[in-house]
Amino acid sequence: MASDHTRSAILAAAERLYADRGFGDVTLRDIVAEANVNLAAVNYHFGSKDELIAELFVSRSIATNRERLRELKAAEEQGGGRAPIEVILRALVGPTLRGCLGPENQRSTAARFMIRASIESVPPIRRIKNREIDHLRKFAGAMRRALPDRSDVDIYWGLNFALAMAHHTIRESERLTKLSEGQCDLDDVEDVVARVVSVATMALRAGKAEARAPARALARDAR
Amino acid sequence: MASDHTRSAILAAAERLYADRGFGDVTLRDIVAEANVNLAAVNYHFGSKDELIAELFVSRSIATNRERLRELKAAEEQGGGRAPIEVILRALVGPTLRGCLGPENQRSTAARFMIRASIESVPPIRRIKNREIDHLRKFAGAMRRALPDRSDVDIYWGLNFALAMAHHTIRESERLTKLSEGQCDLDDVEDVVARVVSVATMALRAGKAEARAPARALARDAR
DNA sequence: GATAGTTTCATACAAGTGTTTGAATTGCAA
DNA sequence: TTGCAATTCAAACACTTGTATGAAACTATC
Repeated sequence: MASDHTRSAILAAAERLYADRGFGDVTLRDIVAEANVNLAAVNYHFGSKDELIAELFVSRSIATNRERLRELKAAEEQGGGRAPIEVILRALVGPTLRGCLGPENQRSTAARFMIRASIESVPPIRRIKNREIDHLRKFAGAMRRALPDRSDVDIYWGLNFALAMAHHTIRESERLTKLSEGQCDLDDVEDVVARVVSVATMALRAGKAEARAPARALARDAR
Repeated sequence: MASDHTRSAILAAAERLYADRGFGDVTLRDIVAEANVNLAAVNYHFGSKDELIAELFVSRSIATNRERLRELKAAEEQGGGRAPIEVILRALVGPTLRGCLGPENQRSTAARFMIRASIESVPPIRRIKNREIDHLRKFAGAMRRALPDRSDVDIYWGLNFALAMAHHTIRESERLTKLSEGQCDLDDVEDVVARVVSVATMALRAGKAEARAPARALARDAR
């Protein structure tokens, strides 16, 4: 076991390369070159390339989930077991947005790696990813307590849309900057968080009937 | 030129395979096997694998954009050059959602291919994708006309969130079904469209100050 | 029906992939 | 120091990838 230097050098190099270039075009030879270790070290320490990726993803997703739950729990304890919906949503999308947006040099490699993982869906990760369901269910539970008059279906849709806005904004941040000719400031992370939380809150709070029926009627007219 | 049978067989097979399994693990040999043509036919008819992918993407994205613009134009003409925001949003997200959700057998291969393309971001497609900006700008223009009191920044954010909800819902439809234990019905496409349009409309209509400031204050308390 | 141009085909090629091997080196305990 | 296990290393392996080749088959024109 000794120093573990090689092992952690591989993990760090792999995470950095995957974060920067995606899983598609990073080879084991790229990784070992970046880590300054021998090619065979990967298979010696991890068994296979897929197991390396899986280990990377598992450890990082545990960390992210812990961070989100920490914020959620703190808020719920303060509110006597019930937190306002805005704070719950902020605990859900805040950590990821903060990690993946903002000035280039402030982005953590870990978060950028996780985004890649959520985008590219490579086999070893897909196999693991189902565990995230349990994690999301905890947030669904908190949201239900915050909005006891909303149906389960509405809760799940709100959760879905909150994650949608956060992840999509991260993934397409470059395009949004270009589209808006720089007017949308993706480096102002707290503004982005506030926007996402605000819209998701409205989505969850709005009554179903009054918000949706008109849209449907209008659309029928336009066909 | 003659029958073009081989050429279109390749296109059809490639589109189907890419839609089903993604770009990552579909080889030229898979494609020619599916199309029942010779391996060399791809390079003969398209020049290279990347050019095949590019041609596929270009033709499909032209078709999708045309469909969206058709709906938009129809609505604007009916409204005398100004369509309600709900209808604009519906024209933006409707075609894609309708193509990619709904009962398995009703999903068009073309749309599923486009989703893959929007997710996996393979080099030949990334090179082309910037053209989509111009297309989205047309929608931004229509939205500005529908909501003249909103700032450009808010318009772009609304556009971004609408696309976010649509694309994410498609990408993660399976997870949402599992998370909600089947309570969220992803096969009811018009309901999904209505939900996305409704939330995006609220996001665009809501005043900035009153909707976001409270969320920020609450979050500060919870830290 | 011969000819020229197009399309198909089996096959080979060069490059790159993850993985394995077995010998060399290292670090540590007896 | 000696011995032994853990680790590193260069090299090779087996396989897959996209692409290229040149002959064969086809098609249409004269």
